[in-house]
Amino acid sequence: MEDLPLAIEGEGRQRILAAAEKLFSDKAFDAVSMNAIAVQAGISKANIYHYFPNKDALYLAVLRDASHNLRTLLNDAVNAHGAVVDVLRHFARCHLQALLDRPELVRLVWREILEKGAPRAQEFAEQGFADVFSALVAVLETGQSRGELRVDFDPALVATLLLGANVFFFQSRDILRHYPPIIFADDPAGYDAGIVEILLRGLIPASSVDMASTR
Amino acid sequence: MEDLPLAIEGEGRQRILAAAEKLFSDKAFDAVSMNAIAVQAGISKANIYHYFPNKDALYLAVLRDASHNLRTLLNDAVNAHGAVVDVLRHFARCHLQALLDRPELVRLVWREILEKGAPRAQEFAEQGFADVFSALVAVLETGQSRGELRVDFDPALVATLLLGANVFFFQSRDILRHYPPIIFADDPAGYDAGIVEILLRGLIPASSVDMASTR
DNA sequence: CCGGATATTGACCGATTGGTCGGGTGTTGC
DNA sequence: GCAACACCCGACCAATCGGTCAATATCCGG
Repeated sequence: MEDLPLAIEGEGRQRILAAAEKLFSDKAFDAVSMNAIAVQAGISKANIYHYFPNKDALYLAVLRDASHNLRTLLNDAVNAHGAVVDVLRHFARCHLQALLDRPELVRLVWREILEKGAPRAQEFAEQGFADVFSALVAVLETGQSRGELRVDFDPALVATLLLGANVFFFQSRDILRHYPPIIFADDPAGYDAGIVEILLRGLIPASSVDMASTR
Repeated sequence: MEDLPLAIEGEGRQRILAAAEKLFSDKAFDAVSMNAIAVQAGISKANIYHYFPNKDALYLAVLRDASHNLRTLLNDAVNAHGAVVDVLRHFARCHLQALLDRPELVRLVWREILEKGAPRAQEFAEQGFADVFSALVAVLETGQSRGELRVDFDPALVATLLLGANVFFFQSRDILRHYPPIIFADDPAGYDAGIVEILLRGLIPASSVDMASTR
């Protein structure tokens, strides 16, 4: 019988991975049963064990996959050129958009980071982290060496600030949404634009900043 | 027998709650068995059901407790007076310190926020959120009305930025630690000082800021 | 010293868990 | 035409899960 003439490749394996990714991104490791994965994938539970030796291995494969995809996704967001401030704007925008585009991946990887008991695959998560982090730091250093940015701040600190703003926005979006004075919960582009603007110009009025020189 | 002459109050219940809090803060709901909680509390599993009708109720009680404690803990960090910029510095510092002082509470509540499948008690979490958020917004608005801060930015946005910076630091600390260019992973006070300084003064050199007036 | 409430327990329950096993389907190479 | 192979499944397993229950142990007011 050929009920569903789907893809030709290692099709079964991929189906399992997709099903597992979906379930694992919604609920924690122990909350997802092998049976549920089998049902979601439309196959028998025993069949999963034809492709993966045990549940941990399956979870690890899912995580490895997600981590890799997320990594390339985020790295793609970095590429830009022009004035450093524009690169910064573009970076923030694309980074956040990447997070919002694939929330399952982000949740999957981020849960792994937060979990204390079992560091199943923190290495993966940290890789992607280091990637995007160092890219951002490089941008900031360029800005400093070109004189477009102050030189008296730590680029790593600013990178943390910017990344944190995006991750926090991603995580708290639902909460932010029904908190009245917040108008940007559904406007990630506007959010990042505002964030970057504040970062660049600061909160203190220019008039009261101690200035050493004028243009 | 009086093996362990512990506290006198509703002592049994408290023991269970403490044990459950510890375990639930380390691992997810389904990963913590009632048996494990009983062992941790040094009592029998059946005894738990004398105080709590079922596992969900116990988890909810733990969460309610943690949420309440965290809430008051964070609210205490808000109280300060003086120049707005100083209040801001103090706020950031105390807020982060509060997070780091009771990591179990934070992890417990934050996991609840992130979990998609079962919004068991998002209300609790959101309460504490709104508290600290509105307090911070109030501070910023005061600063704006006093002329100490720019008026052309959204206070809610800055509040998100600052809170996000602290939460992100809390969450990613382990990763940040073994990433070479980061020197502030073990210096939360220095981190916040740097963050606030950047927020206040901005990244762009004062000389190239478009200034409307001089002091 | 007693009697009723409160604590506490071991033994037990049905359901579900991760995982195994033997045997069934194709399809492919010889 | 048949052996070898990857693929797939129903049935089964011991262990553990959340939860129940009847039976004790402990306490405290009269």
